[in-house]
Amino acid sequence: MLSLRQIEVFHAVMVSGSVSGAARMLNVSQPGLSRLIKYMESRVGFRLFERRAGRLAATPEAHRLFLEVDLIYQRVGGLDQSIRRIAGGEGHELAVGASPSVGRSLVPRALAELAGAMPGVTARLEILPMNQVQDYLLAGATEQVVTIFPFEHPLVESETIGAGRLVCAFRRDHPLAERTEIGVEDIAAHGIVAFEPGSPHARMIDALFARAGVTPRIAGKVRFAQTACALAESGLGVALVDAFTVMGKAFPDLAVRPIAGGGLFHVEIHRHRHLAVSAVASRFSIALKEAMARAIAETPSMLVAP
Amino acid sequence: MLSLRQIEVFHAVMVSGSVSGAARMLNVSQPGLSRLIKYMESRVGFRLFERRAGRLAATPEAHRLFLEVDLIYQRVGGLDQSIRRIAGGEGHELAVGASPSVGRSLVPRALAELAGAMPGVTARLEILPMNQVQDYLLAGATEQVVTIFPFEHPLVESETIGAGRLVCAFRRDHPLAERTEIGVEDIAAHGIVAFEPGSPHARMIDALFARAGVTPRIAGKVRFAQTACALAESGLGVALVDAFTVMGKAFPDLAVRPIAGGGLFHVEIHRHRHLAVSAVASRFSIALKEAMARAIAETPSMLVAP
DNA sequence: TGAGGGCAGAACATGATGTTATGAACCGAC
DNA sequence: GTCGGTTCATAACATCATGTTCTGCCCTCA
Repeated sequence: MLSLRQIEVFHAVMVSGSVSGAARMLNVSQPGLSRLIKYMESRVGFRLFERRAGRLAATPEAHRLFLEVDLIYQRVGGLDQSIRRIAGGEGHELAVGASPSVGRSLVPRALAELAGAMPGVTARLEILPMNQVQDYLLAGATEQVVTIFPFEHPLVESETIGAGRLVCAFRRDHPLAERTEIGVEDIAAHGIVAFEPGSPHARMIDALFARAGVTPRIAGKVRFAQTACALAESGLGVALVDAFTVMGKAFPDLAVRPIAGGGLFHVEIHRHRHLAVSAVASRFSIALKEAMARAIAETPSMLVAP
Repeated sequence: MLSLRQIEVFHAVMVSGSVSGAARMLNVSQPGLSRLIKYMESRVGFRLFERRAGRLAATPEAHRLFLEVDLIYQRVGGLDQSIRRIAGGEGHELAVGASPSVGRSLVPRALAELAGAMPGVTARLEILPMNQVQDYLLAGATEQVVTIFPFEHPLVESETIGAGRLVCAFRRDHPLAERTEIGVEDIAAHGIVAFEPGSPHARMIDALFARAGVTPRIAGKVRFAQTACALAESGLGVALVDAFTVMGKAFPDLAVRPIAGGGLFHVEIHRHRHLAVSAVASRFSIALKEAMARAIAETPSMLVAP
């Protein structure tokens, strides 16, 4: 089998018309190429060049071979471009899954940051309900999934990148708005927006009140933290949600306060244990950690470093 | 630029799914491939594989690269086949020019021999009048031209591969048929078939009679030796031609005898000095020399080795 | 927990490729 | 014809990629 070097040198000799010319083209010395061509001729089994009138003359066989070699040479040249495009993430589709709260706050921020760093990347963001996380990860539909609840599976490996506290949110004209830190008893005095049983938020809130030995009044019941905040925004009561749901200016009419003794929602990145991560996905992890760090700097009372 | 070896190894690792498997496929040891892959990763600028669960897992980037690499790999594999085809002369068109007499005797025999040795070769035979030999050679229309007359040109190099004597041919019932060797005077007594002035045959015959101080009777006049023989065959007189024209069973009704003191027609192969000869053309030269040798063995009295 | 397989590092051998120095053949100019 | 310039080939040596063996670590699986 011919080596790429042989193909390259043969190509250069054919194009330049002489060994010396090829040596100049390739920035190497001439004797090496003479030897390589000679060796190549012994490999292919026929003469490629004849020394005529003090120069090289390509045989008709060499001309036929050149037609084939040129195609390979072009392709290999194109390969370099492909490598650059792949390295730059160009044309790469990064599929990220996320649970609703981080999927509307932290993850979009990280994706925006990533888009700036790697302009060729196309991002696809899937907001996943809890019960779909496993399917997406195991089927490889998304390279990674970001959640604020733990997820255990032998084929999934997880990394915690930070946490958000359990916070309560209510209208700015709510009586609790005067307090800076709020305890369980304060909340119990008002009606809360509860979650469907079994959801991470429900479990977190149940545990909170169970520890305090208090039973709150249920003013409303929802599936998503977003909806809970929407209810609170319309004055229905106090929403108890993770800090990510109310990050930034998502609900400008709500006042948000940490809950004393409230638990933590851990932000985790989950990946398939047996599938390699793309460079783009690695870059996304970094961006996500940076977004987390910036968010902590903005509201240190609500968020916690890993 | 990636080397073909790197492409080959990467391909094998992707196909076999492990470095060890690739090493077995390529019949080399595993550590070398590990090192090569590592080096390759530093060249392309992104990770190709990750060690996961004790094995290698290809990154999405590696999968994208594989699509390109596979094409090159296939092409290079095809190159080997092309080389074999070119080496076998398959699809090669060998264009040979020849002056009329050898073009109807020696050259067809050589081409037939060549066709047996290199079945894929297509032969093209052009019978050339003297004044077209130069044009065909210099324009590269035929790689080589075989003549029985000398040809001088600074851009043409010639090789003599044998010679044929000047012979005379007449009907088997002709009075001369009793003689085994025939002299100039014998011929002059009968009418001869002459050639147009300036042709090699005319010059040769003129010189013959001039040396002997004899003027023959002209019974007919022709351009080609073939025509001269045709006249002789119909009883018009004695044809004086080169030995090649009457080789084999071309004119079964003619008796052929060498002429004492007759000159030699030298068979020469002419090639462009600056164009390389194909392997097929080289093989043809050999076949032509063999055909010449066989012809000498058949009729040693008429033909001469170089 | 131990056996087996797969990967990676170290140390060394070898072959491909590159270098310089030199000579032979050829061309074109004089 | 001779001379200078160009081209290719060879020799001797340097260097780097590639291959080898030995070994250790890590993972999986029974």
